[in-house]
Amino acid sequence: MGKKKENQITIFDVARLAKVSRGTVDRVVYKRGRVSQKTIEKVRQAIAELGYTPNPNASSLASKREYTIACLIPQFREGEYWEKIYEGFINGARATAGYNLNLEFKLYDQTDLESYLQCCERILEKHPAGVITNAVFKEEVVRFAQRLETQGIPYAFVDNKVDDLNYLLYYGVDPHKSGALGAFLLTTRCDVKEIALVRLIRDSKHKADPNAPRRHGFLDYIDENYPQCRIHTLFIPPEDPQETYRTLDAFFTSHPEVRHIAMTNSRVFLIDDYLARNPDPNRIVVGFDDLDRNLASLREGHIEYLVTRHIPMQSYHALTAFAECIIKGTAPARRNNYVHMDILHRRNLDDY
Amino acid sequence: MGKKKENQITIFDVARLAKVSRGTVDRVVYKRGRVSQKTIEKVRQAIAELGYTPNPNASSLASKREYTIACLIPQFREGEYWEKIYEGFINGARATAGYNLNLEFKLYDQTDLESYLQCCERILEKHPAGVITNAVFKEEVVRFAQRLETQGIPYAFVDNKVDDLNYLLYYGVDPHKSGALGAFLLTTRCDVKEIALVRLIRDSKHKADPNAPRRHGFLDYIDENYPQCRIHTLFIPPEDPQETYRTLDAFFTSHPEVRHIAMTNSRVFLIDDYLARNPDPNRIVVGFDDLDRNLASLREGHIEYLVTRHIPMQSYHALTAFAECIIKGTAPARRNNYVHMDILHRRNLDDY
DNA sequence: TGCAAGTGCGGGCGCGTGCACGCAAATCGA
DNA sequence: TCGATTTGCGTGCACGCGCCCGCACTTGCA
Repeated sequence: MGKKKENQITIFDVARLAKVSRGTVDRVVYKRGRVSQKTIEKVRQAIAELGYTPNPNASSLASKREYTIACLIPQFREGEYWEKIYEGFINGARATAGYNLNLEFKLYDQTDLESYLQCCERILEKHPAGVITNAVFKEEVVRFAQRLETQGIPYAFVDNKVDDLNYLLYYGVDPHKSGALGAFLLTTRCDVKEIALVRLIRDSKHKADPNAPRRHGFLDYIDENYPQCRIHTLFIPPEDPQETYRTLDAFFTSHPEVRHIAMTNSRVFLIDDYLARNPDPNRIVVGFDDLDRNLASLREGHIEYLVTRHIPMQSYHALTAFAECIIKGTAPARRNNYVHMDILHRRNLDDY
Repeated sequence: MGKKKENQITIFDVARLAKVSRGTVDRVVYKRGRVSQKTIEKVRQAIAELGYTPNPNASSLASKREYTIACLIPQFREGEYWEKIYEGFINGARATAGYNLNLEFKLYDQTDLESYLQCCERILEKHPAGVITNAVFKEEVVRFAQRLETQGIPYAFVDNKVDDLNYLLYYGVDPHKSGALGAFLLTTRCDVKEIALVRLIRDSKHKADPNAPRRHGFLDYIDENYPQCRIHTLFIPPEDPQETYRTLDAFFTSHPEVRHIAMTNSRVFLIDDYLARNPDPNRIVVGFDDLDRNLASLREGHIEYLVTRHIPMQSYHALTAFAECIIKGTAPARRNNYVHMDILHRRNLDDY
């Protein structure tokens, strides 16, 4: 428990070496202007020579500035996917306490284009320092992004992106790959002839289907490895458990030989009730995303595997990396960040 | 990019409410003594009422204190398990830059008790603020721990622990469970009759076998689920690739029906050469720990699954949690922290 | 009673940086 | 040439806290 102090190089050291005052160094570092070109060179030289980095503690202590970052994501209920994203943002903001981040959440209704557009307007009014969002309504996202660009507001994507845009960075998984992984786990070491793929009836006139890429990854894998395999697609209404039960029951009664079941959206918990009430040791079910209710289903043994990623990590990293870029005005270490896909099974679930 | 400042409650607010000076509050907070009991109560009350927490930035800016934490772990070569642990410590220290941590590494030779004892002595001489270590030589660890306790130096375990000791916290996986998970992955959806379990010839007179618990977890699972299964144990010399090759070759030539292979230590890469030169699409190999060379073997498809955890995370969390406890003098949120076991497969390897 | 030692407390300094203010020199327009 | 800008730069204050000095007051002991 010594008492020495590490040898921090301060702005004074730079100033002394460059033979200017620390105020000048500060102006150079933060590109505040009002410094002659010659002086800038001298200071840059000194900084490079000493390897100076501003002390983040002193920096954020002295700074009165507060950066507002708008988080534009779908609204959610307890236990849903976007709640985890939300938590990741909150934790990211806490971890970045050095910089005074101020998160401004705007939650839109995924089935209602109008609510999305309204949120966009609100954000533009606020002139935030940056925007983090996902991409459901592709065309509108593009338009929104263009308006942000004209205002010089940087933006980033989580979970989901639009490729051609000039976003600062992205965090998410490769949905195609994760779909393929799910298909692999469902079929590994079996000769699969039939699969039941359970999908949701979406009440959207708007036909945006955020899960399509993952489903395609799943189907492509099956197509490649089991070309003879027949896929039965069942549609269930997410809001109606009874109807869901009836649909599943009807199908499996008439197709008792189908033992492999997958859901490529995040709501495999919707069929948990059916699975629980109709146990079958030979059945194999694979789902996606570690929602609490999915985990419970996994724990009970109704589902065999869950393909997921640490959901809050995506938003956590997206926020912290984004904030750093904005504040320091630098480019991110990597622009497209694909996070690791976790394989979850009853046997490695306890400490997740 | 507003300019407001969040409403931080400062030590002044506490002082005002308690009707003392901030110096007094400081003495109460850091238990520096020289404060009457009455005043302590008043201040505590005020702190609780306002929910005051010292601003970590200002705190570490003002503090000249430097905490030395001794990290006592096995020495390692590039790419080995303990190198990852080392990296985790380094990153943890960086993340905790707020407090001025000073890591003091002592690396001992796992096969040489004497080197371990010497490291212990060196650490005791230095009077560090805390010690983080693993537990190979159980008895000596106990003795070392007792000496630390008499000196009032707190300690923590990573990877491995001795249960009955008074350690502050622990981070690691449950080796028995991870062994069982490996066995599950090796045998899932197969009717397994024979398994080759490859072990290392250890040149130790000292019979400490750090991998025993994991191996037992593996064997217990097999025993429970495939009581008829025969286990063939092969011993290979870790330092002699040629001899390793010959051993494996001899065995599999005379036992071509054995298709399931496992290594419960962290060096499955040692048999990669054999696997690569004798491809067999029906073979299934399971290993442990995400050493770079293991990952390479997984990527090539020689190994099917690797059971691991994010190794540097263990040491990262152990260090940051430990430091916080020491500096704030508080108890950890949880004492025994079991980290999540990752299932790694060629298909979810890319972004690990 | 006197004096030292101990106790309770206030206040000042410094940590490294952000930022506003202000002064001098340079530039400009007429 | 002279006032009015603009440009280039130095300085002071604030941020919240750790630490230490020292004052006033109490207690103990002879």
